[in-house]
Amino acid sequence: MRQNHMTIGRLARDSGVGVETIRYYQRRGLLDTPRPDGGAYRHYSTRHLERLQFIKRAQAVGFTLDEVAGLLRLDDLKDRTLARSLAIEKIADIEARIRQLQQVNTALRHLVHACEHGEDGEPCPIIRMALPESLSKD
Amino acid sequence: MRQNHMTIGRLARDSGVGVETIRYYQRRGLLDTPRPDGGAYRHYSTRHLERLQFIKRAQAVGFTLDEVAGLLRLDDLKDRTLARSLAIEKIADIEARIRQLQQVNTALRHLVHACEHGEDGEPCPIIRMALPESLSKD
DNA sequence: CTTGACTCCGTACCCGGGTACGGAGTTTAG
DNA sequence: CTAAACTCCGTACCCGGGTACGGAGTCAAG
Repeated sequence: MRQNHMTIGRLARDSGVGVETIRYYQRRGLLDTPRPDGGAYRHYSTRHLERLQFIKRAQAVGFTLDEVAGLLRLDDLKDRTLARSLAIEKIADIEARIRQLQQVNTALRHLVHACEHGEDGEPCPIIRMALPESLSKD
Repeated sequence: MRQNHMTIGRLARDSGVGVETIRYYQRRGLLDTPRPDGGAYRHYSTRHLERLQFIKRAQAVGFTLDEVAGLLRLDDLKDRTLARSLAIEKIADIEARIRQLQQVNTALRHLVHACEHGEDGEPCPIIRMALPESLSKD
């Protein structure tokens, strides 16, 4: 059954984030603050829970809170066309991040390999010459 | 010719980090602070330059400054095995991140597709159901 | 030998992303 | 009806990773 009148504490437990963090997201505009209907406490719905879960996943893959806010705004937008083009931009971002991570990954694998096959006396190449130029991108 | 008596400013320019950042790394124990030999200014060598380059690259692949400090200490200890296992851990991290990003990417693509083919009145599904459960791994 | 760029050092501040604190009011179980 | 547990809200603080500021001393070119 839908828990459509959770208190903030319940929402926090169910979503795995702290109460203070929820309030913080509310201040950041990532989650709305429902007005209390009836009593003095606010009630949260599964919508809020889903949103929190989305925030956590998006963060886990490296979006900043501002970016997450942007993604969430897409949803609130009635303008499907705009939402779609923003989403497409995000897809491009993500693909770029993936490519960067893949380069880094390849470089680290090379280093581990070099370290394993080096002479035992010498300094480990992981540190000495560290990572190939392919990485020094800035 | 080896620039074995660079001033901090030179070192900063050559390494591409700010003077203040170098001093910050010194305070963090990532880089030693040579005593001034002769004059009142400290002189830096290519060793320092290499260390800075290493720090930057290590950061770029996702090591924190504390982890970098750890790697540098390992180097001083010649512990190849441990250095290697830290690197291997990082590889696993990176691969996990790549997989997550790919899932998010796929999900966003699906949503864009759904958005394109949905009814014009309804809310865009981009956030509604957001990302597949396959993502909620924590 | 002056002038301008640089160094040294301490301290303070910035941003992102929270976490903690504390007093007052609210709910609910016993 | 009371006590425990919770909510609300504001404000302050924390950490990582720097960045900025400012006064005093130093170096080197002209």
